[in-house]
Amino acid sequence: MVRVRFAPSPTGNLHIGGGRTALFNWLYARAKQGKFILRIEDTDKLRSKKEFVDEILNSLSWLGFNWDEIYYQSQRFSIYSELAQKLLSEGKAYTEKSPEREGEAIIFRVLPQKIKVNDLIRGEIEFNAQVLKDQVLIKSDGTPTYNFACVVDDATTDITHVIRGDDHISNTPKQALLYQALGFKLPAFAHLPLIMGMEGGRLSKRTGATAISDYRIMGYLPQALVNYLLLLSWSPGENRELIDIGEAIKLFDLTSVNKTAATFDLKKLGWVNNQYLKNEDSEKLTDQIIPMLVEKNFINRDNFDRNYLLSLVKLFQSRLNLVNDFVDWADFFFMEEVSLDPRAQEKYLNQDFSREFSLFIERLKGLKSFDIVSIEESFRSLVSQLGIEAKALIHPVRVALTGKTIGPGLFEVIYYLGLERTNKRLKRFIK
RNA sequence: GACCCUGUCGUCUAGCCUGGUCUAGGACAAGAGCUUUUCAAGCUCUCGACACGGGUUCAAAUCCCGUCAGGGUCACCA
Repeated sequence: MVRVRFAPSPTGNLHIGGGRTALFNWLYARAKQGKFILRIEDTDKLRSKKEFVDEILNSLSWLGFNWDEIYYQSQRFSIYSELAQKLLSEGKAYTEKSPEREGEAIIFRVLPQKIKVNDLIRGEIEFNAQVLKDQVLIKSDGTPTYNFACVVDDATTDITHVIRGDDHISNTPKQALLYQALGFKLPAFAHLPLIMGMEGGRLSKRTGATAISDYRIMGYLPQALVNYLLLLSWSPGENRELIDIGEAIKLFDLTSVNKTAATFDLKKLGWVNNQYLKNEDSEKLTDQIIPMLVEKNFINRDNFDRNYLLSLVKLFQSRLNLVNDFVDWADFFFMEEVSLDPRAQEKYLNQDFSREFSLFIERLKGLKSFDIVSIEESFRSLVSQLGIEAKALIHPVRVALTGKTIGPGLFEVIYYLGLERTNKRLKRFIK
């Protein structure tokens, strides 16, 4: 059975690159009906933090990558020291005392040889052990080094495929030697290309947000982020860009993963997010938006009209690039006083519309039924009576009601604002 | 510097394995237009790439070699 693992170190948040590595591991496990194992690499006691473990677990859950087993390296120290002792007793390792440090380190003897590793994505990679130094297995303080703990864990938890970032290629020969010395079977390797920032080089905080949780907070949908990440080094074929995870599981294959490093493009992520947002269930989206509105004091947590809110969400849904956009774009529905964008006022409301606004209010008040169609009819007949173009009045009215030049169709806005608020907001501009 | 990985539109990619159907396809971005009630969406169009040089071959994006460029790794960090 296929057993893969994702092995983050809890010294920081789960970042985009880690999320992508997790994605390919999880996807492969699901595609092969295998197991996806999580291993927390917390051997560095100083830098590892419990809150980072929680953060990483939360981010993985948010992305939808459920794990079948979880291990903590900090709980496995006895296994590492036992196997290091074994290598010591077989003469494959030796101890060394450094003058600056207390205690003795256990060091692995690297013998000159050629090491060949087959990579599922890149094919055969050959290394010469001559360029390698002897490897520290157990540090003077008794903690294992990364490469040693990694090999011991992968081998003893029966990992069949090691899927990880490109940056680990140069660790692979060191690890292969350890597998050999320990008498363990070598797993299959697959090294994923790295994700780079727009300015070249690794994706870093300077080029934009790097943590998965940043994207959650900014208002990206997990499905969209996963879809985008998947596209970064794999293609479902047939010129498809959008693919849900279920279908991806059916089509995914490690050997078709690209070899080339990909640049993270926020614009395309935005497009993918918009595509998902358009098709997202409005009820779910509403659930997501409610806490944001509560935080802004736009609604009261325990007392608001959910159906009304749902209608507003539907009104804006196809326009959103980020979930959070709703809060900014629909603010006028929740505020007593509209905050006027000065540039909007300058553009469309820089002259006196007293007469037009008064006539419009009168017509609205006289409506038998205050519905979208009737509102539009009354507006159209008014502009034709005044002998002006519809848009000559639509823009001023929108700015007066919403404070913005952009937004949903005006008649829907009026309908959901209601007669009273429409009246009040237009009156402000009647002299 | 040494070792390793990688080079198709600005970006993500299809094509490469199994050479001809590739005057290289799609998507994002950019530009233009349609629609129109602004924005978003949608639709139409435009711009735009096989890193370079040598081979092999009747034929090369595709196979081989070299050059160059980019990236990664060289810790008692992970």
